[in-house]
Amino acid sequence: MVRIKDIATKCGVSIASVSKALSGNSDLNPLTAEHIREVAKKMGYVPNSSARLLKTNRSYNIGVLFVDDTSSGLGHEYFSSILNSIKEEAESNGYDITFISHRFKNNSLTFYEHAKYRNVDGVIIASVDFKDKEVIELVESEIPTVTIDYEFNGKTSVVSDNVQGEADIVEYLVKMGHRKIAFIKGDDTSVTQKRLTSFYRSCKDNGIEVKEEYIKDGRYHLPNISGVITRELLALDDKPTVIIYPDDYSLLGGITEIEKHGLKIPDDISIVGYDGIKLSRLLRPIITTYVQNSTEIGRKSAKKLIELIETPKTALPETIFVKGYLQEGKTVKDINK
Amino acid sequence: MVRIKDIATKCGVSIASVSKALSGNSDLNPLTAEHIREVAKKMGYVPNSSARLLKTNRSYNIGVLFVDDTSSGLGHEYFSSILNSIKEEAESNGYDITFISHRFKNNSLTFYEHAKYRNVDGVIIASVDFKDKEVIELVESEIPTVTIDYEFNGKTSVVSDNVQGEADIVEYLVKMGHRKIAFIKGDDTSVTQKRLTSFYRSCKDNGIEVKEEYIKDGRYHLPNISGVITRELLALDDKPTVIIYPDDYSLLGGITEIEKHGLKIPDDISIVGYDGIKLSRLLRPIITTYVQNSTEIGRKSAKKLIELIETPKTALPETIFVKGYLQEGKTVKDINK
DNA sequence: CTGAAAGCGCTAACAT
DNA sequence: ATGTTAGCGCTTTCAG
Repeated sequence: MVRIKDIATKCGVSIASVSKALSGNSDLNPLTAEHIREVAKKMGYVPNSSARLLKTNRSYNIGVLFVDDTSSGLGHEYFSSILNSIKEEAESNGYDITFISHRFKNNSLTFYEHAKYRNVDGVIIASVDFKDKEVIELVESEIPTVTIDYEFNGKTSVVSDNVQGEADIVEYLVKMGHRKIAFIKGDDTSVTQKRLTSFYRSCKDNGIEVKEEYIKDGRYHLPNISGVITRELLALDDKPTVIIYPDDYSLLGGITEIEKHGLKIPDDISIVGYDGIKLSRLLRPIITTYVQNSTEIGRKSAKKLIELIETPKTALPETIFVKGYLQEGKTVKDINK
Repeated sequence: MVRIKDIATKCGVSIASVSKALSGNSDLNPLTAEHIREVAKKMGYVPNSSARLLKTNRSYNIGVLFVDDTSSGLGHEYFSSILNSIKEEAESNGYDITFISHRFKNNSLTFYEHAKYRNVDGVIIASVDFKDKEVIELVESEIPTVTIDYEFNGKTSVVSDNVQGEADIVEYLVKMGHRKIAFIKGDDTSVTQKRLTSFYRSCKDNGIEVKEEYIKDGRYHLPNISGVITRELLALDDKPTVIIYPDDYSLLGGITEIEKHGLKIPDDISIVGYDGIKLSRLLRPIITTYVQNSTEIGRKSAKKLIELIETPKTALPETIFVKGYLQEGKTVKDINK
């Protein structure tokens, strides 16, 4: 390993001068500096981030907190896509990404402790139980954080605009002549709450009375559950003309069930998803769904966190809404005619 | 921030004693040690991994190298699943995960330099161009590495058993009475090479003469490309009875095209995928595909890398094959009858 | 313009 | 059983 000291010896200067030459921002003789840099390069010098951190208290490392639960976290296209864009944005700003988690070996650390242990400059939190004590501890700590799809009072967050999204869906359905709209909820989270509230409000705005039997408790990402609920909805005397699923993935369970009943989509019943997974455009019929802009969500989160880290004075906590758009597929029938 | 020194002061002992008490493996008075540990806990002490690293040269941090190319890397279910299991296995052994990449801000580092800069104890390499100079530099460096789905001579790798996989597919197709088998290649990589070679060999073993017009250059993960190729195959005078696609995702492009021709799967033509994405079980018909054991691949990679790191003397370089299995869906017709 | 020196938080060899 | 001390590689003040 080549150290600054080695370069200093080779160049016959002090280690301080080498450090200055390498960082660039000092009043060294430009020629000396250039020479030092050349030698450093020739010797294959790579700085040691840990040693640097010890002095500067900056790691240029961002922690990312995802749960590892089955079917959530990285298994979810929405989140793996967010992670990917966080990574890209961070890297292009000179930051690396380290996962924050509980750790098991000997000492298990809380999320906050883990973040301190790794000296991350900040943490992006996504896809976790936001009521978790440890998550709250982390958010309320001195470490800058950005939460995704959940707002903590006075903290920074980036959220997919679920209110607008659900409203857009209802608006579209109404335009297509639907008034019997079933809504399958996802797990009980704030995202689900927002979508549901927006659903109710949009229905009201359009003079639609929501039948309680059309509102069902479902789960995200579990096609089988959606299948069962779909069966219940199809068994109603007064069937809905359209079913809104909590996500595209669980919608697939609905399709299977609907086809089992010998019904045609969208002729016999219409369906709508949420997320806009890549597959929604590949399947036939193309799925009508609300496409969340996961790339933008990841990018904004990283950007905002870095701002929080680098200019804490001027960066004010805020909630950033990221809009998506309705993908008009072929799974909703126009029943006006 | 609470430092060892603070605890020492509080307890009226030396910092050495605190360090010893915390690490446990030393001949301290058990009572003193216990007391120190209690105080440390009460004070909210969290060790500083960077300071520790500086002394010990161990970071307990594993680098993971994925390319960021569109449609590859994390966007690929196969790889995000591998990443997830790497993460789990690593964490349960007390290691964290940091992404290795080029970095852009000021100084761009090679992969090897980046790994050194972050002091990772080892690197897992997946989904990259293995001919890349930088990748080779990293693999041939002093840093322990495990490559996924690519073997470097004398190095450790974990590979999905593509030879067996393709052979299993052919075997199954033959059993189902197929002899006109089309094969769409993925991008030109060693994985593709292995599958193709295995395909030829298996056909030969079964007395099947492979028509060159049945072998097509395709791409991984690009349904449109598969669609175009499917059209070409369907236009042949002597059509194949079954098409093997490079992956499940690109197979979907094939389905779309086939349906456009008014053909039924599997009655008019059979299709087979590769990967076994979750969706392959959700769609109707269920896709016949070779399911790669991505979880096991990730787990084994991490396990093996940690072995390489912790017991370099006894860990010998090897290629670990991970088998998958054929998922018999409903997209292959039995044409024996 | 350059260098000496202190010290970030920790471990471990070596004293006591 | 406990403490002293050196030093990991680096940055940064301060002195020259």
